[in-house]
Amino acid sequence: MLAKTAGQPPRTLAAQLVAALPAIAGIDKIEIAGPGFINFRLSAAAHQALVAKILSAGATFGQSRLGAGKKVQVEFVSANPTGPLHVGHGRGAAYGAVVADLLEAVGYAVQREYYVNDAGRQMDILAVSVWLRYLELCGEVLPFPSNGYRGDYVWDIAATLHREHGDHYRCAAAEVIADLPADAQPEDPTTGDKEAHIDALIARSQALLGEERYRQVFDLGLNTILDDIRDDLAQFGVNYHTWYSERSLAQRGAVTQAIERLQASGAVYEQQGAQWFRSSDFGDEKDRVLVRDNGQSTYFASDVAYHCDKFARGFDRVINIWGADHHGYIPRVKAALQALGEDVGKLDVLLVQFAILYRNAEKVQMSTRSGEFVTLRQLRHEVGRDAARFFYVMRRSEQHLDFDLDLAKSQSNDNPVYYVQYAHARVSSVLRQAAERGIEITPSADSTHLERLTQPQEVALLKTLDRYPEIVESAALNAEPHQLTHYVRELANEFHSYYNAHQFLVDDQALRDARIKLILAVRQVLRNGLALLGVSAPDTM
RNA sequence: GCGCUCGUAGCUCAGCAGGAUAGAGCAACGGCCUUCUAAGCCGUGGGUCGCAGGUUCGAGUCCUGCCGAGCGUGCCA
Repeated sequence: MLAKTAGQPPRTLAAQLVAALPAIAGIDKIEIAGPGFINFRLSAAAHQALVAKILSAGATFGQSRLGAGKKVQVEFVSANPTGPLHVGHGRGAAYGAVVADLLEAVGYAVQREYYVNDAGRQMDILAVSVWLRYLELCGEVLPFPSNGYRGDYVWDIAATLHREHGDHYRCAAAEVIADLPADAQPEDPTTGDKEAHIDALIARSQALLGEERYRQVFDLGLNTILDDIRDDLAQFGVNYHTWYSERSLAQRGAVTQAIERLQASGAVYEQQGAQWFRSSDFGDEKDRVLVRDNGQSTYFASDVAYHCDKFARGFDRVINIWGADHHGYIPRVKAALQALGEDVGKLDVLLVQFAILYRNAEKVQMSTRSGEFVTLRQLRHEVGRDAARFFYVMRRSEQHLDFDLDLAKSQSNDNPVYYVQYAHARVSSVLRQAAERGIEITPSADSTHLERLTQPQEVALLKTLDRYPEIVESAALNAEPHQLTHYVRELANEFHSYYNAHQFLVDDQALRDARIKLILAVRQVLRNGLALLGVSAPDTM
């Protein structure tokens, strides 16, 4: 690297550098290789001392203060509460959770947040869907809008409403459907306008039910689904500090305020009755609507308000984890923040590509509108939490993920989750075996006897263990959990090789102690790594 | 059309703030259980890093063009 500035061939330069270096403790020898690489060979003692360090650090080994306590917010999943989470959301959940945990491990003060889109048209459509199903349960006969939510969960919510409140929300079908613009028919979409139809249906529902009853139906749908999402994520090992309500934003005038701030900055103009934000002045492809001509503010307006609020809360960094299908949305959000004079550099939007499920080597077809999709809950029940968490973050997040259900379920060496967990369980098994044989184990966290670790497998393990903290650091800073999954697999692999090559419970007590300490260190690092990944580390399998 | 992402072994993927003979798992083939769980290990074969240029002492990694795949491109969220 220096060769250019020094104006000398790399090898010559390397030789000069090496000659100028003083002796360093812990370094055995320094040699020049290839086109000018300087290799520092660590002394065996330096590696061996690591085992003692890992054992005394325990669960904290691998952590650092790199983040210096800076406040970081990680917002992830944030799926609309219009239905249960599906497998696509699952990847964002697993990815976000690990990124947050990694950042925490390297010393950031992390705040995990779920943005709840509890306002807006999609939620109204849900409310209407619930109400229509309820009316059907009441015995009314009426068509279901092509744009409505058709999942079974809608029936469930409607059933609750019917069970607990009887006919309290009932209206005659004729009143509901009178004079509505035609819905689009599935066979021929040109027969009507499904958007106009559903909008009219929403307005009709609100008119017939009145504000209070409409709100009750709406909230029942919202809360039922939100509870389900909360419960689902908790069981997936994904927990939040804050569930941030979009509705609360509007209620306290934050949306209006954000629009006013943009107006004050001169980046807003009116055209055909709508308020437009001049985002193209800030690198976006085109300008965006903040307030529609019907007076309703857009989702984008809420999002500007939400991001203003994030910045006002004083985070040093704000991380959004979005589905890759939203990537076109990034420029306009950044544009708004820029127009408002915020430091856009604080915001990172990380994208997660969809996961494609495979069963029997065939793609599992999914379609949201028909309500036919595999839910996260179904996936968890099918393959288990550990496999789901591990598989989701096994690949780079911006890479499409082929999720092989059969592999995730298989209890074989093909399955990387079991492979790593098995290594952990094997260490525990050795300890149990020792206890059975009456071998006393003194897991002192010092370096006694560690000089006996000289086998190739032992040296390899020591080197790999040594890399753990930098892997955690790199995975955290680059938001790349897959680095960790690769690492734990490699560590497990080296342990299995060691296991097959050498006995640990040997008669030579000093050697035995040294080996036990080493495998205890391996177990500790596996445990720490798996913990960061949200995967359990079982003692038996 | 434009924008973003991606193209590495038969398959799934690492490697990408440029650096040593390009790695892993699966699949294929051949071995290893009287010994701490064989959910394991050891070995063999397998690659013009999409194509073409460029920058550089050096390119899978950076730049440009092309080809191919996905996504986005609403007064939807």
